[in-house]
Amino acid sequence: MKFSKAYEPNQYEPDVYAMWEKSGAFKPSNKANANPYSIVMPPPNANGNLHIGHGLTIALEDILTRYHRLIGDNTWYIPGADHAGFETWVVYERYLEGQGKTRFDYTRDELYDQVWNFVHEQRGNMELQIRALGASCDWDSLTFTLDQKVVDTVYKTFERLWHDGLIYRGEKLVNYCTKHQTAFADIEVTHKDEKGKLWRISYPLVNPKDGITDIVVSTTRPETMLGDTAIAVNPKDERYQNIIGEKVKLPLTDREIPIIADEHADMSYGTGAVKITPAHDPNDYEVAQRHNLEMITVIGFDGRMNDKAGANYEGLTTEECRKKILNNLDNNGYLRGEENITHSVGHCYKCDTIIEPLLKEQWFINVKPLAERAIKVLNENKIKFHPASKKKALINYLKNIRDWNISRQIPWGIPIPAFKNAEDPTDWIFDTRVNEEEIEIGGKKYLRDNDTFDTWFSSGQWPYITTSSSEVHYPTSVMETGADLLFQWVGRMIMLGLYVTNDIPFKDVYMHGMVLDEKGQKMSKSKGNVINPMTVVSEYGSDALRLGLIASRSAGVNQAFSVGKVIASRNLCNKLWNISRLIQQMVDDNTKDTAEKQPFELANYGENWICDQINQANEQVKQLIEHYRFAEAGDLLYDLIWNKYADWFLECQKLWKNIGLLQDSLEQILKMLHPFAPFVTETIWQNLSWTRGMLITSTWPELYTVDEERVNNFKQLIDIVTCVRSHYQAIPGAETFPIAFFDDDVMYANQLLIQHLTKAPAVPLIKKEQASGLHLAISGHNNIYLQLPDDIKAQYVDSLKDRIIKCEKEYDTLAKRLQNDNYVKKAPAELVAETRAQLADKEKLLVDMRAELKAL
RNA sequence: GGACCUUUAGCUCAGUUGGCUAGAGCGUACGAUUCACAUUCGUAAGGUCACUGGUUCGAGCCCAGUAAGGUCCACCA
Repeated sequence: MKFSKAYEPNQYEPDVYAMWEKSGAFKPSNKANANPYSIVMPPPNANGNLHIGHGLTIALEDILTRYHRLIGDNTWYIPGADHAGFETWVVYERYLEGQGKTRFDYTRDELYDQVWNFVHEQRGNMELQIRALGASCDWDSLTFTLDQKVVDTVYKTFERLWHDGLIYRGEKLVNYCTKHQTAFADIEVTHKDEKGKLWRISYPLVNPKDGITDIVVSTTRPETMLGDTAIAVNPKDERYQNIIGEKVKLPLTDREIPIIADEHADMSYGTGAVKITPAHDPNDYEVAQRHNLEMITVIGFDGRMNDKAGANYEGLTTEECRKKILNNLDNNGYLRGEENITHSVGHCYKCDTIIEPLLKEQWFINVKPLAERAIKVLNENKIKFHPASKKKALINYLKNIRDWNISRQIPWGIPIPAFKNAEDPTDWIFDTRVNEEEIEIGGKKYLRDNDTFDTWFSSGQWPYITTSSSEVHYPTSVMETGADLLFQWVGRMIMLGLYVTNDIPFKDVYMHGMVLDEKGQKMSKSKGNVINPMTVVSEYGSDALRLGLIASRSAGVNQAFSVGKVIASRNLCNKLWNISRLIQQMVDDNTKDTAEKQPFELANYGENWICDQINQANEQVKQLIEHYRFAEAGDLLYDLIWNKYADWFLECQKLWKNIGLLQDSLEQILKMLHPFAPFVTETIWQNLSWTRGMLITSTWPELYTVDEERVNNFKQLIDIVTCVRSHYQAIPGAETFPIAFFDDDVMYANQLLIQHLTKAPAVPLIKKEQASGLHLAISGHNNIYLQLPDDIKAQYVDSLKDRIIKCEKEYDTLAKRLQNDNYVKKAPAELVAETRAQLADKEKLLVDMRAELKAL
C-alpha cells in the first residue's frame, strides 16, 4: 500500500518531472507515419521570474502538447529564453546607476559583455519555474534569442530585406525616450489622455495685408515654436486666402517663416491656423515633406533645448523652456489666451517619460508589401484565430501599418550588421563583422552602426528559427500567446514568416486574455496585487494551479484569478488520489497477484453505464481540446471523475468488485486527465501496482463496447435512488422506513445496490395488494412505495402539492409545443417524437401523483 | 473619431454551428458520517440569460437598435 491518506503534491512533483525529463519523454517521437505537432513557447525573459500569465500560457500549451503526444502525434514543444532587449537593459541600467555609473562610462562592446554576464548569473530561475509548472517541453531544443542560429538567421533576413529594397536608412521622426535614450516603434508607445492647455499665440505679418496684421495659431507645445518653419492654413479657408504665401515674423526670434496652404490645417480647430514644427511633430513633418520646408531641431536627445533654440533657452528642459517662452510671449503681447483641453500624449511604456518625437537616422522596414501578403493569407483563412475576432483586428491593423523602425540605441541586443563609409554618410554596406568598430573594404574605411535590433525583429522570426532542425514541424501547429501581443508579435511573425519561408508560420493562433487579480484588476507591482505562480504551486500543487487557471476561461477574455477554482482543482486531485487508493486497496484485497492487470467483462448495470460515460467523455474531451475549449474539457472531466465515477460507480463497486474493470477504467481516467493534471496522474500511475512504463508516453484510451439497455437501466436506477434520497431528506423520520416495490425489473435486479445507495433499512419485493405508504412518482417506475405510516405521510402533503404544480407546468409547456402545428410540421421528426414521449410520461406521473394526493 | 470585447444564480464565470426543465465552482440552508477522501457524503434553495424590437415552429445563442462597463487602435495642432 503506497498511497498516503492525502495527496501531497510537493512530495512528488519534482521527482516525477525529473523522471520524465531524464527518460526523453519530451522529445518528438519522429516516427515516420505520425502527424507532426509543434508548439513554440513564447520565450519568457531569460533572467526574470514567471508571472501568473506564464502559468496560463504553459498550462494551455502543455495540455495541447500532452494530448497530442498521447494520441500518437510526433509532438514537439520548444522552450525558449528571451534576452528581452529593452526590459533587461532597463534593469541593468538601474543596476549601473546603483553603482554610480552610466552607460556613457563604457563602450558598447563592454556593456554588451557586462549584460551578458549579468543575465547568465541571473538565469535559471525561469527555467526551473517552467519545470515546476509541468511543461513537457524538449529542453535540448531550448533557444535563447541571442543564440548564434538566431543571429545568423536575423542577419540573413536583414540582408535579404536590404537587397529587396525593403530596408532603408532614413532620417525621420522617431519616438524617443529621453530617459532611456532610445527610439521605439510606434506600437511601443503608450498613449494616455491627459489634461493640457491650448495656447493661442499671435505671429505678426512681416507686411500687413488687407488690414490683416497677424495670424493667431493654437498650440499645446509653445516651446517648439523655436523650431517653427511655417504656418499652415487650410487651402479652402476663406479667412486666410489672401495671405497665403506671405511671411510672418516668428516671435522671440529674428526668423521669418512663410504661410502655406495645406490640408493638414483643420478649419474648425482653434483659429484654423497651425504652426509647423517639422522636427518635433509627426504631422508637421509630413507637411514639411510636402512643402520642402526646412527642419530645425531645437530639442536634443537629452530632452533639453539645444543651441538652435537660441542662447536664451539653450540647456533648459522642455518644461522650463515652455514656462519661459509663455512668460516672454505674454510680456511682449504675443499671447492671446489659453484653454483647457484633454489630449493624448505618448509615454514610454517603461518609465512613463513623455515620448519626444525627434529627427533621427534609423533603419526602417517598408512593411506595406509584407503586410499585404499577410492580409491576403488572413483573408484566405489560412490561419485560424481563437477568438476569431482577433483576425479582423489584425487585418485592420495591417491595413494601416506604417514603416517599422527597427533601430534601438541599446547595447543589449543583436547588433545591426551595417557599416557606414567614414567619408560618405550616405554609403552604407551590409557586413556581419559587428565585433569590429571599423572595417576596411576596397581601401575605404567603414564605421559600425552602434545600434541594435528591435527585439521584435528577431522574435518575429521565432517559429522558423526554432524549428529549423525539423522541417516537418514547420509551419508550427499553433501559436499560443497573450492577446496583447497580436500586433507586436503575431502580426510580425506572419509577415516575416511569409517573407522568409514563403509559408505561414503557424496554422492556428490561440490568444488568451490577461489573468487579472481576484478583484478583476490588472496585476502590477505598484499596486502590490501580483500573484506569484510559484507560491500557488507550493501551496496547492502545480496541477491545481493549471486546472484552476483554465477553469471558466475562454479565449481572448481577461479574467480574474480565482483561488476558489484552484482549491476546487486541488480537491479534485485529492479525490482522484483517493479513488486510486481505494481501487488499489480493492486490488490488493481481491487479487493474489496485484502486479498483473486482470481481464474483465462488463457485468451489472453500473459497469456498462460508467463505460458509456467514459466513452462520451473520451470523445467530447478530444473534440473540446481540438477546438481549444479547455475550460469545458476540464469541467467535463471533473464531473466524470467526481460526480459519476466516484459517486456512483465506485459506490456500486463496493458491493461487487470487478477488479479488471476497476483497473482499466482508472487507467482511462488517468490518461484523459493527464494533459490537464500531469503530476498527480503520473504519480498515481507510478504508484499503482499493475501499471507499466510512464503515463506521459502511454496512449489515449480506446472506447469501450457497452450494452445500451443496461446503460439505460442504470440511468433509471440513478433516478430511483435520487428520488428516494430526496424523500428521505424532505420528510423527517422517513429514512427509517423501507422502499417496497412490485413488478419492476430494475428494482428487482438491484435490491441490494439500492439499499446500499439509499441506506434504506430494507428494499422488499411485495405483492400488488400489499402496496401501502407513499407512492413514489418516478417516470417509468410506477410501483415503488416508501412504506411510511400515515402520520408521517401526512407531512408530505405540501411537498406533494408542489411537485404536482411543477409537473403540471412542465406538462403544459410540452402540450403547447405540440399544439403548435408549425412545430409538428417543421421541427425534426425525432424532436417531435421525443416531445410526445415526454408528454405521455408527464401525464402518467400526474395521474399517479393526483391519486396519491387523494389517498392522503 | 474608429474598432473590438463584456453584460447569464449572492460572487467568479461556462454555455460549439438556434432544439431541454439554462450549467459549474465557491458561497448559503438542512441533514449525515469517520466505512478511499472533512481536500468527505447526501438533499435543497437560488436566474424574465442588461434593455427594446425583429427573424424563426422555436432565441441566452442570429439581426437591428439602446444602456452600462472594459480594451485596443488613430498624426485631435
